[in-house]
Amino acid sequence: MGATKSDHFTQKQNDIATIAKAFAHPARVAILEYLLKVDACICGDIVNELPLAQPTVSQHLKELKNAGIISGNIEGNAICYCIDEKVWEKNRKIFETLFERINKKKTCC
Amino acid sequence: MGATKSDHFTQKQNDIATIAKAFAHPARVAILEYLLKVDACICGDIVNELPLAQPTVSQHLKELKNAGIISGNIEGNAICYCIDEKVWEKNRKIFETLFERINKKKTCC
DNA sequence: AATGTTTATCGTAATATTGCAATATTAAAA
DNA sequence: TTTTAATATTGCAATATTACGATAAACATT
Repeated sequence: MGATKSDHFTQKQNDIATIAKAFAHPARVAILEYLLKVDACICGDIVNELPLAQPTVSQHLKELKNAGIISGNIEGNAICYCIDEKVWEKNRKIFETLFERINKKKTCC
Repeated sequence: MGATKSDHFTQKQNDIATIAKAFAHPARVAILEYLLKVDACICGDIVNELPLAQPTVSQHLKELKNAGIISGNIEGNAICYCIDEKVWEKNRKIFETLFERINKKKTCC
């Protein structure tokens, strides 16, 4: 096969997996770090920052957009991408909650 | 192609992507949530908990193990898996740092 | 209107991931 | 030692992801 059986898992589990998938490629991490760094919406110079061809970057941007993490505004003939702070905060909480669910009293291993 | 050009990105970016990839499948999230919940190292009943065949679960366990997130101890003829708290804590910090790097002063979008 | 710039989409190739049946391995139990 | 139970590995099919050249679409500029 190869198709994930997402219908057999909880909504929450699928949500976490989907967000994680958006972060699961160094190019997308690089895009997000760039957007975090420049502290302003930056357009197509993301392409110049990355060691990838323009269509590839466009594809990664699309995935981040589909995940809701970034949004794009038309600005002249360029497009201005930036992080959606609301979604970013939501995702931060989801991961924080997951990571904090650990129980410190070891029983074995 | 299809092969990630990981050599063109920073170590940190690749690290984040690798950790995220481990969380990027609902089955693996389900395994981790189960291990978090039972608060003890649980062995092969992970297979019974998941809607997947034994070899598939074994494969997901292997990926989590390769990512360093869990470790397996032989316990009789069963194997006891549990979360590596040190790695868990390290990963928690990595994501916390990433998520907190956001700058609240919006400039556009 | 013609041209240039920027970004998206299409088509396609290479590779990776997911899933499972069959089988191997390992160690306990009989 | 044979059997049984638990887990891993192999082999393979289906699907997804990554990457990019070619091209299209959108818009500004000339």
